[in-house]
Amino acid sequence: MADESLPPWNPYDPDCPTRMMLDRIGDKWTVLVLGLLSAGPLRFNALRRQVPGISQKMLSQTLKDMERDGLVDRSAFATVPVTVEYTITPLGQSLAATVAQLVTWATRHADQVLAARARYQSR
Amino acid sequence: MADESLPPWNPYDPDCPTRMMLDRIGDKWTVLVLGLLSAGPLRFNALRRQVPGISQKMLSQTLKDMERDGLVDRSAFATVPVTVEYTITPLGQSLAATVAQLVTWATRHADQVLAARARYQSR
DNA sequence: GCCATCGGTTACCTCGTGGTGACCAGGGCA
DNA sequence: TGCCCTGGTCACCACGAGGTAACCGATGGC
Repeated sequence: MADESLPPWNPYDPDCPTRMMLDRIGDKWTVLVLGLLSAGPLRFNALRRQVPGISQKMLSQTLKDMERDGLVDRSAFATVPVTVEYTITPLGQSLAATVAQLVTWATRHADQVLAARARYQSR
Repeated sequence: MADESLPPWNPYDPDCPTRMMLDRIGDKWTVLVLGLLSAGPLRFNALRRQVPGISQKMLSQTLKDMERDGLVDRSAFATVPVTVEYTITPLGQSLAATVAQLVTWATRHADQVLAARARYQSR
């Protein structure tokens, strides 16, 4: 707690915001959903169709967690069959932008990582 | 596959570099170890003492994975009891820098997330 | 002789994440 | 009448990440 400018990695306790976010983006679906929603609002089943392999349960759970953390807004419309639209919040947008940098890093350095793996395997 | 400039989130298959890195930084210890090593080389047990709560097994496994991916270099010295030093690579440094941005985001927006959670709970 | 330290590996067990499939309501449609 | 659409929830199950503890071999100190 001596220096507040740039906290020296303290995610040892579960209260830590860093640990919290790493768990969030480390899960299987959040980043995928965030990426899709950052392009525009989508309904539940539209989202479901655009994320191949996701189950109803996991999409529902992921969206609930994201809504809870203020990353997306949920709005239900009393239409013919009830329609629910999910919209990304400014907070969610800023997270998406940050995650995008990680994605950029990954795509840019993927070859180096794969090369390292090949080197390691044939040692 | 039409646009290669900024791949549109394709981590549906395990080969995807993004999925690979998200899994890596989403695990419990890699980010912690990366943060410590980015400040300078450390020996196995020194690292172990500086990461509270980590077990010998997990530190060993984490370091092995990081070495495999070219994030750290391992050098053993035939000293009195064998000494092993772990050094971060330039690749590891660049990942650490990218992760640091995520950490910065988390610390900067933690209050907003916690506020959203409070709002959600008392709805 | 005994114990600690170095850096690990191994067996075993627990617990959480995520997958599968059934079920819910109401209305449109053949 | 029966089936599909909407957006979910719930019960059950499997797998893998991670924790715990024992053990390794060589050496130095008491």
